[in-house]
Amino acid sequence: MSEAIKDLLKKNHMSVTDSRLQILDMFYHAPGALAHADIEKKASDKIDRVTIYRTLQTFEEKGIIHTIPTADNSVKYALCKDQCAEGHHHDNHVHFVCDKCSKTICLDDVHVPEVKLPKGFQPHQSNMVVNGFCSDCRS
Amino acid sequence: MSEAIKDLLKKNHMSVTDSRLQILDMFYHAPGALAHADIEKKASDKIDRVTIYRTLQTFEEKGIIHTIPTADNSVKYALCKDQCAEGHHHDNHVHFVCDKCSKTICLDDVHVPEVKLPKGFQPHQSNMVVNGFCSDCRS
DNA sequence: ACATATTTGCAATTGTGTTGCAAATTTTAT
DNA sequence: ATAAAATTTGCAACACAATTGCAAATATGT
Ligand SMILES: [Mn+2]
Ligand SMILES: [Mn+2]
Ligand SMILES: [Zn+2]
Ligand SMILES: [Zn+2]
Repeated sequence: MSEAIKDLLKKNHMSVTDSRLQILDMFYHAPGALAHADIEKKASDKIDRVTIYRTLQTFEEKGIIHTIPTADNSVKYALCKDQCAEGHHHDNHVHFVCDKCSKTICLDDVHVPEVKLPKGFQPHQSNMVVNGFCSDCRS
Repeated sequence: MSEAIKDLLKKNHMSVTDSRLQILDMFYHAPGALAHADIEKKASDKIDRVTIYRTLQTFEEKGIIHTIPTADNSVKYALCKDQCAEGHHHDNHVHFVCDKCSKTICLDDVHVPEVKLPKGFQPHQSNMVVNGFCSDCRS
């Protein structure tokens, strides 16, 4: 359990607990985004479902992880790479969901393009999700 | 209860029932997308929860309505304007969600832009949702 | 090491969506 | 118009996800 993870918690003024270390560690080693269920399964020493919910919520508020709005309305979470801060996310990248392996990936380098909206609409934030086959799954 | 609505059901080889007429009528007169709960509330003669679920599912399969993937992972539905057919949707437009009144609107004329994906990713479908203030709500 | 603050786990509760089945309604055939 | 067949509806039961209150456990600051 890396020291860097512990520091990240401290930097964000959070108590350092086993659950938080374990969950944060999962995110750092996961190949893609994680759902609540993924975390529940992977946890070695069992973490209570409720604790997982609360931990994810806290991480999200602190700007450590962000939610990914998938087309099938399942909730997934991934690490924020950018300068997200408490209460202010800046994850303006495209997300990719594989239709075969259903891995969900942050395309950190692909920015969500601007679109010209009809008169009167005032945009604040844009989300874009692309479905298809990931590099592992395309035939 | 318009005759046109009745015809739409017939054209899609569906039995004409009160629930379906009523729900379809709601969509035609709604200012934006509807959630399951909206329909349940608005229904004058009460329609059973289950019937609403099943009706929405059928309409979606028939290509009459499409789901909208919002950032808060709630499910909303709106009429398909284009040539959507049974099992094949072609709603490639941007959706707008107002952060103030939370009205959800199909921007039928705003196409989802293409993005260049990293090597190996094979896109099938893209979704884009823009949050902000709608024309009624911006100050 | 102790007092204080925070987090955790459990039980209970709420919310959302699904399924099986009998009754009601709609469609089709007579 | 009537009757038979096909479809849809409503209810009850269920499954699963998520939230809340609260006491016990753990972490933090001195
Ligand atoms: Mn992301
Ligand atoms: Mn739409
Ligand atoms: Zn894949
Ligand atoms: Zn608005």
